[in-house]
Order: sequence, then structure tokens, then C-alpha cells
Amino acid sequence: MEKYVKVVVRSNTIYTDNLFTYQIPALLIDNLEIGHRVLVPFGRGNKPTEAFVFEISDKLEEKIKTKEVVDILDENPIFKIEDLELVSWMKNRYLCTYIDCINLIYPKGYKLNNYKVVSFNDDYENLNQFQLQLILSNISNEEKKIIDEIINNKGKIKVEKLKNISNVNNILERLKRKEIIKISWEYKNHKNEKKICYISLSMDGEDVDDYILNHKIKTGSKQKEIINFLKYNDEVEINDLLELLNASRQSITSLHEKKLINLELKDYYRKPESIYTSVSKKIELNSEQKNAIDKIKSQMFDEDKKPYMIHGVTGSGKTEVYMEIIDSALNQGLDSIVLVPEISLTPQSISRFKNKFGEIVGVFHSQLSEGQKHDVYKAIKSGKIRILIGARSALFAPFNSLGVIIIDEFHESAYKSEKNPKFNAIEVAKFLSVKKNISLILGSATPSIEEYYKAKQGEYNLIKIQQRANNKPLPKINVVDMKEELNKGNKSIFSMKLQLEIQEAIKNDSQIILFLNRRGYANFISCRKCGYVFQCENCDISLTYHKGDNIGRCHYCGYEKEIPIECPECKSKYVKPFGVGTQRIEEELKTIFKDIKILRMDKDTTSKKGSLEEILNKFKNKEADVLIGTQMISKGLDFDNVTLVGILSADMILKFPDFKSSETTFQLITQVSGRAGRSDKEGSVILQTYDTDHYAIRRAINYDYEGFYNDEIKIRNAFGYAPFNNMISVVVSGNNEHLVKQNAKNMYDSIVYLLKSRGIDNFEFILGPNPCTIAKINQNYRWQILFKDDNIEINLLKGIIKYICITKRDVVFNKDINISIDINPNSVL
DNA sequence: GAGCGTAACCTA
DNA sequence: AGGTTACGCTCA
Repeated sequence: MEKYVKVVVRSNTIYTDNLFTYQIPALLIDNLEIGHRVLVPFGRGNKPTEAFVFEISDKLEEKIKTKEVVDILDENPIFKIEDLELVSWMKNRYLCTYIDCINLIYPKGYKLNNYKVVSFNDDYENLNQFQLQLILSNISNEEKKIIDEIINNKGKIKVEKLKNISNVNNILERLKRKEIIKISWEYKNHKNEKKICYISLSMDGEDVDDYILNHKIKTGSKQKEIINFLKYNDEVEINDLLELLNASRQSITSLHEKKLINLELKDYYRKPESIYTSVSKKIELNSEQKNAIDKIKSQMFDEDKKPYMIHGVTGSGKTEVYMEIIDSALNQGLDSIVLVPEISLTPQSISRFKNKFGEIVGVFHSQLSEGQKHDVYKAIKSGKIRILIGARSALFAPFNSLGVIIIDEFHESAYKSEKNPKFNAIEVAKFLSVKKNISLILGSATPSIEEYYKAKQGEYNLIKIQQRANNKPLPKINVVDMKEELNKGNKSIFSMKLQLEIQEAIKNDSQIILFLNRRGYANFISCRKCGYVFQCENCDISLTYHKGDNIGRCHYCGYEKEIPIECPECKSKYVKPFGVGTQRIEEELKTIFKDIKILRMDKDTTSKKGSLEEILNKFKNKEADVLIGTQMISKGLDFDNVTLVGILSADMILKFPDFKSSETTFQLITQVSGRAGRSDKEGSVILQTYDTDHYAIRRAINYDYEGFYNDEIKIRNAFGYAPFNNMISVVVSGNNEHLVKQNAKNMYDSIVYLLKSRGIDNFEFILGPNPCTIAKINQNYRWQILFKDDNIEINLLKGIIKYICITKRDVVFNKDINISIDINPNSVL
């Protein structure tokens, strides 16, 4: 009986983003399963291509000519049915390609390479020297060059390696016509599995000498040495042995051929090192924590359970709760995933998990090398890792019996991917939790408005923890009005109150955290006389001043420019940096407090691997009085000795032209404040702002989440923002400004045309096309159209966008135009 | 988007 | 004829 498979082919284009049908050859019929990775011929040249089996069927639905599957690439299917369902769901949800989604769950380290090789035609393969001379005498010099290359490479060479010879293609074509050579596709299936070879005697040490005598085996002196060494050492790593005895590989091969030794490959695990250490502290759980744990534990095996939302104040010991739940899951044989916003920022919590659970804790994030990722992947599959801590991509880890997913600080924007597939980790986790009956737990001190709204609608089990773990009060937040400060004649970045408290803290041997949400020295550089502002040459962004090198740097593309003394416009010498960044805070703090020791933590000081952990270690060991940082310091840091937190400019984020700016401000103030007074010493917070009346600031200083939520949800409702509407952003970009604008308008017209044909004639739910707020990034001009599902069903809207931007892409858009579709984006800049 | 075939254009 | 390049059409 004939059988067919429907596969997704690895080819990086939307034009081949559909299921292709291949026939299964009789040989493979019994073994081929859904989820297998197979090799298929693809395209005119039948290039060997990796493909993924989505369906198996007995007959062809339509009359199409099919090719045959060549081979199955792995013994077992690499994907389960649920994995494929997830892929299809994500593709539809985020309007991306199959391959984008497959890449997320694809075994790390696997790779199929394909390449073309030139070799002699069959008849020429067993040539003798005489025949070869005959061929060589019959061809041109150029042709000879290529033949020589083939001979030098043992009769076969990759076409790629001949690229430096001019006009290769034609010469090859000629040789092919003369039937001297053939060109064919080959492939290699890499699995990047690092194995270590162990060597041992194939028999008992006492029997070796007899065996050698009886079988009259000759062994060289080096070989004897090796055998003697192995008599006293059971199993040795081959490289160690070679080095130790200064032996050669040849001796080993020879011994192996004589069947005197066994060679065995064993898995090797590359472990990412962590230099951050912490002592485990015993915490007595309070009743709120216990209740949360009991509730989640008791429902672990219930079907149809809702996800949980833990809304616990900063320092309420959410991590303890997570660990108890994970422990309980572990005892039931269930594995856990803990998502953290950005893994490099949480060495503290990772070390706490490792202290409690030891070797079964794995860490996964994008900064690992491909090899390390692969090893983690394999360790999960083999059950060596039972708990995985990682960034959003850790969701796709191949656990066999996943029972718990925890999303810590779930309000963080890092859970929304910015690149394809532009998925939201919370949504994906919900999908998985329903599919696999997983306990999903979201935790935060400042839940996002969207999710909290859903919790109030009954989509979550809402669990509140209102007491800090050690029953310490939350630090008091004191507001300083910077307008008044200016009236009093204080032009410094530091209010008088903050200066006094810093002095006090230092006197008491306590530590201080200062927060400012901008790195660099100053946020723009301008001429005071003519108003000229230094701009990035590639982006529509003003350059940030970095004092050490006297350069302006673009924080979008990395462009750098030395800042001249003279204004390039009016030649005056009044070029000055304006605004404040962390660098400047550090500098001014040093002028006020002469002997102060300062650590700075922002993207500039933590870009090197391990530098973040180093800064945290230094601060923990009290090698500095003050830690200055951007929003990096708001996430999960836990230092006993910090009593004072200074928020230098609380309204900085408020001015962002984004509907989430109030929410972000509230969250940052709450989170940063939560770094103070976490242990025995009482903490306090100084919050400096020009806008003392804003509801986000007023609510934050009273730790009034409910109040803030009520204020904010009204505004969201009035303007039709999330959670009341979905928003779809389509950004059209390219290096030709006019073309980009034209294409964006084209797209708008096409969509309006389609909508009209469906009887819709109110287009208020479409905003644009407009140039993006940042109209140019990296020489790419950007236009945007925003859609809200106000007046229209979301799936109809998505269907139309998909039709125009994907199906009919080549009709509506020019070839060198990029289109980026984002469902509920983080920001619309 | 890659790979392939083909048309068109240049060179000696 | 030999060499080079630009373009358009698939992809099961």
C-alpha cells in the first residue's frame, strides 16, 4: 500500500512555508512516524533537505506528483504530537512560519549540512595511471586545474572549495558534458554530541600476558607500556592516557585491532560555570506562604485546574514558595521549569535553587554556547536535569513529565519575544499547561494590568501574600519634589534629603542602591547657542554622551562619534551634554562624597561575561558603599545590608510615549524600593520626581497596587487598550524612504479594499499608516500600521492581515521591503 | 531564499 | 565560442 507524509521543509522563506507531500518508500514505511526528522529531495536540483513529518496518510488528497522520502534522520521522532500542535498553534497565533516555531523546540546542536561535490564519473573511478594521463592530455589547462584539485582530494571535492578558480561553473559544466566528472549533492547530519573516549583492557589484567603469548601477538614497547598502565587503572580517558605516557594514537589503534583493549564513547557534559555563591538561609514559612503551597500542591493532579497567580509584596518569599512546590512535584516524579526575565540578572536565585536541589538543577539561556545548550537539552532528555531555570526559551525544553511551570516576575517585558516568532511566554505556557495538565504559576509583586484583569475575571486562582517573609515592614517611601528643590537653589541631581540619608547610611555601615533608568553620561548632546543636537547617522535617535571616551553613542545601532568642541552648525563652543545618565550620577556622587566606593551596574559595565556576577559579589562582600544601576537592579536582588534606596528620577519613564508607561513606572518604583530593608535593618526609600501628583507615583509610594490597578484599568478601558483590546502592529521597513511609505500605503489600501468587500466601512480601528516614533533604525526607514480589534473579530482581522502581508506579499509589497507583524507588542516605537 | 535555467550582453 | 551577469520561476 502506498503511504504519504506531509512535511515542513527547512527552507528559510515564507514562500515554502506550507506542508509538502512526499511518498514513503516501502523500506521506510514500518519505521516512519509523525514527528520524525526526515531527508527529502527539494527543489529543481533535488537538494537533500531536512524536513519534519506532520502527517501520515494513505492517499493523496489532490493530484500532485510526489517525490520520495530519502531517509529517516534519527532513530526516534524528535517531536511529540503535542510539540507539533504547539508549532501549529504558534504559527497561527503569531503569524509566523513553521520553521520559526520549529527552531524553538529543535534539538540544540543538531544540524544538517548540505553541499555539492565534484567527483569523477563512475567509469573513471578506477582509473589507472595511464588512463589518467590520457584524460589530462585531452583537456584545457583550466580544466586540468580542477581535475588536479579533485585528485589531490582523493577523487572528491566540495564545489565550494573551488570558488577561487575563475569561471568554475562553466568549466565544471564542460567537464560534465565530456562525462569526465559528475556533480552531486551530499549531506552530513551533525549532532554536536561531545563524546569522550575511554580505554580499558578487554580482559582481566592477569590474563593479558598469557593471551599475548598464546596468540603470538607482537607488541611494541609503547604498547606494552600502555597495557601495563591499564592493568592498574580500570578505565582511563584516552586523551589523558596519551598525554601521560606520551603515546601516539597509532599505538591505541594497533592494540584495538589486536583486540587487547576496549574503546568506549561516553557522553560528556559541558557545564556552564557560575561564580556566584550564596549561603542557604533557613526561612520559617509564614501562614500565607503555607496556604499558597498547600493549595497548589493539593491540586497538582486535578484536571482543568486554573493557572495560579501569586501576588506577593517584594520580599514576601515567593522563591521559597516556588521551591516547596517544585520539591513536592519532584517527589511525585514531575519536572519543573522556572522562567526568569533575564537569566544573567538572577545569579542569586539560581544559586539558591542549586543549594537546595543540587545537580538536578539546569540553567538555560541565550548566552550559553551551542555546545552547552545541547548538553543541557540532552541532560533534560535523559533525566539528569529535573528542574530548569531559564529565560523564556526554556519553555521549550524536552522534559518527559513536566508538572510545573513557574513564571517569576511575570510582569516583565522580557517574556514577550521581539524576534520571530514574536511569542508571549505567558500565552505559550498557558497553552502547554492545558495540553499537558501542568500547574502554571505566575508570580509578581506588581502584576501586569492585563493578567491581573484576567485574574479578576476568574481566569486565575489569585493567591495573595501581603506579609514580607520575616514580617519586616516594607520600606517607607519619601517623596522629594525636585521643583521645590530647584526653588531652594539646589541644582544638583541629588536632593538635600537624599544627600543627608546617604551620609547617614554610610555612617551606619549600611549600603545604598541608587536607581536611574538611563545609562551613559547624558541623554543628548546639544549646542546651547543654535540648538543643534547630535544625531546617529543610521538612526533617528539622538546620541547619548559617554564621558570616558568623549563619544556620543547610539543605543540602538551602536554607532559612535567623537564629540567636537565646536558646534558643527554654528561653530560656537557651547556644545554641552544635557540630561543625566548613570555615568554622571557616579561622577557627581564622587565629588560630593570624596571617599565613597561606588559600583555601577548597567549595560555598559556588564556586557562582559561574568562581569555582572563580579559586581554583585563585590557589593555583597561590602567592597562598595553604593550600587548605581539601571532597571537591571530592580530584578530580584537580595542584599541584607541595603537600607537606603534612591530613585533619582521617577518620572523619567512616565514621559515615554507609550500606553504602558504608567504601569512601568509603578512597577519600577515598587520593585526598586523592594531592594531596601530585606533583612534585620530597616529600610527607607527616597523618591525624587518633578511630577509628585501623578497617580502612578502616588499609588506606588503607598504600596497601593489595587488603587493603581483601579486607576489604570479605567484609562485602559476608555482608550480601548489592553486588556480590552488586542493590538496588532505591522511595521513596513526598508532603506528607500519613498518606497517604504508607498508600500505602507499600498498595504492600507489593500486591507481597506478587502474590508469593504466584507461590508465593513468604519476603519477607525486602523491607525496609520504613519512613520514609526523612531522613524529610522540602522538605515532602515520604518512605517507602521496599528490595528485594534475594536470593531472587528480578531480572527477575521488576523486573517486579512495574513492574506495581505503573507499570502499576497509579492503582489502588495516590493521585494526589498521588510514586514514585521507583532501581536500585542511590548512597545509601539 | 536558494538553486537552476535561460536570455542577454560583452569579448577576442 | 567563451565568459559574465541579470532575471524569473519553482519549490510536492
